[in-house]
Amino acid sequence: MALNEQHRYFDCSQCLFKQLSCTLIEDSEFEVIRKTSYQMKYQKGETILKQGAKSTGLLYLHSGIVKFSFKTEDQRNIITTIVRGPKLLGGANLFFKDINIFSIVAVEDCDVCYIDSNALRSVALNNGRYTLAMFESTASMFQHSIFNFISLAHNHVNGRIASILLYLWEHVYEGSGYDFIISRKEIAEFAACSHENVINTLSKFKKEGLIELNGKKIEIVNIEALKELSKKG
Amino acid sequence: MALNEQHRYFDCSQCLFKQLSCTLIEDSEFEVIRKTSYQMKYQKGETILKQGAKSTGLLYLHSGIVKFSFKTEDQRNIITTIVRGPKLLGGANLFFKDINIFSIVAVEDCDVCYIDSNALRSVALNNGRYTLAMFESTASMFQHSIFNFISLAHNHVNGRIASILLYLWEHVYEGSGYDFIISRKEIAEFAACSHENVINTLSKFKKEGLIELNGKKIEIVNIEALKELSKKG
DNA sequence: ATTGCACTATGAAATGTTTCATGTTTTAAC
DNA sequence: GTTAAAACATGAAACATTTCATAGTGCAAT
Repeated sequence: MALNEQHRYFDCSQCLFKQLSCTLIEDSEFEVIRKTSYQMKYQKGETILKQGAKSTGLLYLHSGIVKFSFKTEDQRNIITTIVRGPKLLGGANLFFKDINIFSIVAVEDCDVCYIDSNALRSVALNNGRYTLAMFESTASMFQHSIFNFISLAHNHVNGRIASILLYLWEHVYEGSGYDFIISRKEIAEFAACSHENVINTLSKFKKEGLIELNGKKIEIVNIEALKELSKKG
Repeated sequence: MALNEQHRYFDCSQCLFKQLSCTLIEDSEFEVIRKTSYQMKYQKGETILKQGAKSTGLLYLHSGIVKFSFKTEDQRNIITTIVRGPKLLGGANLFFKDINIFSIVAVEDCDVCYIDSNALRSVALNNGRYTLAMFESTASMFQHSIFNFISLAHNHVNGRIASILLYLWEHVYEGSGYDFIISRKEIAEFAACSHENVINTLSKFKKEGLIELNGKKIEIVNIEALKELSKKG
């Protein structure tokens, strides 16, 4: 048994990435990818991939929540997006590039699988349909990011924070089993404003009955009003 | 001769897209794509693709300059990027989607070629290498956009306008044969600020010796100082 | 229990940005 | 040439945001 066949935390036959892949490629082709992959577990706060480090492949996030984090030259932290598994990470932001342009940090405990890009590439070269499917999945993530950034760039803080609360609730926390808990500092790094402004804005939203703050947990009370805010700026 | 074989403004044998494609696919395969394509000329100011309209393919911009423009629900115009030919447009922002999410408007006179996505797709399905090459090209455009948006979302107006001037100069106007002429209103829609703020900022940059304004033409005087500004915000 | 640390919170001052009012210049059309 | 429309420009007032100072809270390590 090869070294990388050891220490499998989770069962590859149940993997969604395998199931998705194998509607487009043969099981034998997927085996090429699986053999070179290896599994890891990360705890809340741990860095899974580091910005600037050499990238040898891409990442399948089985479960958990991660943030994409970017550090500017003057040491400011910027969160570009937050996603929850199961999801294939890489694609347009990391795929086929030598250097990671973002760090990926666990926001909740994560199960991940590292996929060697050479193995994936060798399969993709022989299968246009598979490559096309990954292309389309990447294009869809790209569109999502674009609209996220348009909201950030062209709205005021109220609208930006409303957008982020909605995004996090609808696409990350709702139905995930995790409580909707995220620090003001992280919202600030996501929304491109000071953490004081986040605190003020959340307090204001609470006074206006848009959200409820229970301990560290955020609850959306009036989702329609938040949507209005996120549109109008 | 088929209808779409008529009215060829420019010679397909000289087309860069063909030359690039044919290093990866057979000339006969490219002929499938060429046969379904048709050429158009657009003048400054004309809309080439309209946001919300049905998308039947993608666009090869032979020459000229275009802006990607997005209209929000409350009728604000936002420019997401400005590019010059030759460049394949579509990819992650339009490719394989039914509806155009942006308008594409000619900023200078343009020669374009409409490429039918079904034809391209049929070739791509049989050729993983070709699909992969387009994937990589799209991923690269995506990265560029992301950094553009990070600058917009996380910097102040000085830094944003400095970034935009640098981007436009280095990637669009420099060596293009076009004068670096763009209205304050367009910079404002690109930089996500009021046109008054653009006017003030450009005047300030001029006073500080960063740029020179000759008639409508913008000249970069101190590119290093602009780069500092774009980094520090 | 105490200490240190990170997060939350608030108000005031300083700064940055938009909006509004107004006027000038440029451009295109007749 | 005259005129109308668009773009450019400027200053002041209104508004939004950050920065700074200060302090309470919860949590983990000792």
